[in-house]
Amino acid sequence: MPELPEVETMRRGILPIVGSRIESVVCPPCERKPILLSPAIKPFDRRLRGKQVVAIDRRGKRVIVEIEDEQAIVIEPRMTGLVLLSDPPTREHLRLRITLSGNSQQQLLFWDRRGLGTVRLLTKKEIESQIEAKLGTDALEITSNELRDRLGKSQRAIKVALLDQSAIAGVGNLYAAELLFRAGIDPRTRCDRLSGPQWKRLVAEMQDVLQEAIHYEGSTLSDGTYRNAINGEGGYQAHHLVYDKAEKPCPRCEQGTIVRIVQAQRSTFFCPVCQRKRGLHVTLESRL
DNA sequence: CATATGTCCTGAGAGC
DNA sequence: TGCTCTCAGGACATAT
Repeated sequence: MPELPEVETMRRGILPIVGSRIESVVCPPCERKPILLSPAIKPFDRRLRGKQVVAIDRRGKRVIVEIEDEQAIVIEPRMTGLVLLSDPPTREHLRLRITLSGNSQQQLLFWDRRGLGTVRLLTKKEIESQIEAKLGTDALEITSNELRDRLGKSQRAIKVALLDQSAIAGVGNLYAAELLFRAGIDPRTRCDRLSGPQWKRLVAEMQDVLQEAIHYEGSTLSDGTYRNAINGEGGYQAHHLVYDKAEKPCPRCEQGTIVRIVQAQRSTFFCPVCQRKRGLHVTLESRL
């Protein structure tokens, strides 16, 4: 489930294609439903042939491959999508192959087991209206004041609100659980009940956990799906504190047990003892 | 407007 | 062993 750290790892992994030119774009014969591609493969290919890759960016959980002439390929991996430079995990789920010419023969692949991901070719203007305008500030850039301005009056649970990409872009289910645990905040707490110091702590822990996860190249969960651009596993799963740890003892307070609850049809993991609605911030830190 | 729910998709794992 | 069923959760469409 690529979230910000995994998508940032993809971005960094495909930086070597900057400067290369696109030779062709094809949808490999795929027995499954064709990937959600826009526009269709023919105009997609025609508009890109001969064009140079000028930069690789990221916005929230999207990879943006900037192409000369004010175009960009926007890739949304969603649940199981991968952006690869080397051979994909399986042949049958390969959805798009972009052949590049440069000093060395290169290719950029989009592979997606479940096929929920999307690849779109947009102009700079379309990016402005369809991406920039719809997404909130990137989670690595946002300040606690801005997040509080955006969510502070919401009655939603903080865990649910953090997944709202129009408020803040990049946080998904896994890192929401991890950051709230670190911040000592009960995921069920309504946004409008969070104090100033709690917003501050939340954003600090969020950026900390995201940076740390980027350092380890993201999390490859037990299903093994997520890979970096050269098909290598991430390493951050070894550092998860609460995600998918139901019934396990709390790694911090020792009296608590991690529980799993469901919020907005998604699993939430937390420690009911040290993530209490009221405070405890100081005690928590001393135990870490 | 804010918030909640249904939908897409595949493969792993449970239960019989 | 092999079948059916449920579940996982990204983002968006639709409903309340």
